[in-house]
Amino acid sequence: MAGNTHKFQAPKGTRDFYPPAMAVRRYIESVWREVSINHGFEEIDGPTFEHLELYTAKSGPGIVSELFSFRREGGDADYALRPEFTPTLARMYASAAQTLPKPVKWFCIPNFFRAERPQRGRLREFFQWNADIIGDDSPSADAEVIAVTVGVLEKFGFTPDQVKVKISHRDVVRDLLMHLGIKEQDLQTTFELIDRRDKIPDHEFEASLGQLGLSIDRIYDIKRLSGAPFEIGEEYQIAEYFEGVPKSGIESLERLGSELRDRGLRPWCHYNFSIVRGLAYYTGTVFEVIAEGERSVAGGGRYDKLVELVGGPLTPAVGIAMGDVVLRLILEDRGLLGETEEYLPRPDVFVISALDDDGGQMRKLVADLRRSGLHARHSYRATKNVGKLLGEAGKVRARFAVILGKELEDGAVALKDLESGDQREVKVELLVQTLKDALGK
RNA sequence: GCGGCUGUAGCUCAGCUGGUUAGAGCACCUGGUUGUGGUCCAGGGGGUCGAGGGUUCGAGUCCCUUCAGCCGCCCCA
Repeated sequence: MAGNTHKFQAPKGTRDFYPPAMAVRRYIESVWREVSINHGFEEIDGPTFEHLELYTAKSGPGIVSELFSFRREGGDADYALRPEFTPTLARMYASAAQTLPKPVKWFCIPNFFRAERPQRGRLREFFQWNADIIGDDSPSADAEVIAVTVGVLEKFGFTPDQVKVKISHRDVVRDLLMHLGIKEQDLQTTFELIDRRDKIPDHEFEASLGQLGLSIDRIYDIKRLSGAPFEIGEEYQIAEYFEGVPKSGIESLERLGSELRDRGLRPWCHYNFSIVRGLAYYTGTVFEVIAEGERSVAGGGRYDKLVELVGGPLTPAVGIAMGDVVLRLILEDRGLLGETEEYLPRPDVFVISALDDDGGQMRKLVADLRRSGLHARHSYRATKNVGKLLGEAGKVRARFAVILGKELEDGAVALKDLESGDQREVKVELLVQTLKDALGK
């Protein structure tokens, strides 16, 4: 055993999940799943790898260097481990579009792979919750996706002062920028500039805008636009501030704002036009979940062209994705994760034999308990020391202990409540029912 | 792809300017003998000091390479 321990290491950027870590992972997944289902989403999944072209079709050839791609020995098809779910989702929807109701609300919790250098909040394999509504182009669908996201955040125990949903809208930003004098061919550059606003010095930001031919006043307007957030429900302020801007974008924001207010989401949300994520394919509303000092926890938006891009009918869609890596960091930082052991399943009953030879009774009893649906364990240690065995029962956080001893001659066992310490004798044939009653099962 | 820091038992670390068979706490296992718990006592297993090479009489301790981790840059679907 010694010596070969270091022969193989887990690949860079991957994680091993030992029981406590796995229990935490299941907890996170259970929150995602439960809230998704409560909001009317149905769970799906797709293949772990797809044809490489599915990803290059959406993101361009540059994406390949970020993918784990491969070709079979002797084969001629290129594949890639999935780096995200949306292409698979679009493909799945496109190939079944005729038979699917509108809209469909789907969620999934797959693992993804990206060939990037690991750093804080980023690994090469991670888990990510996705929730999408396909076939509904109304602001209501956008709001519903934001609602399920906030539902997840609340379920994890976050409060609106800890995490925020930043909302933007491509059309609004485009209209505002063009209204402020940005030429259409400079839009992309300006988007990227706004996206990098926090990373570059103020004078550099201003200088770059100046190079696009903007006056000092207009540069100030754009700084205002990409700076402080706007409240939900105060869209008129935006319209007033940028007087003369086309109405259509603002109106769609107003409808979204109204939908968010109806759902009681206002404390969690605000407009922030510095969010410019996913320019490549987002078409309307875009949003990000942000916690102070961390990279974004979740992001999403409307992508009305994607299903068509993979060969389906023109179909509106909106979705969100939340990865587990940044989420864990924030949960830990906010003290919302307990000790990992607390997430391990607690045994209902721990069976102890104090007899030198119980004639197989302990094994039979454990088997009966398990057959009746209870989580039953016993020790693998040789000792008959009841104290030590009870210690083990306590360590695995069992709720009850059953002790086989001399009372077995009368067909009874000792049943001890490990939390209260109360103990009583119970006839063996009544044990299962007694335990079930006590456990409320 | 680029840069900085780090790498000693399962975990957290100690090991002074290179010098006898590499340590502690926690965890784990066994026992404290004939039935009551996370305490206590005693004992035990486990490390070729990330790996490879070099300098040296001698390296965990110095140098090079490599792998991995952390933190940034690029990128971020």
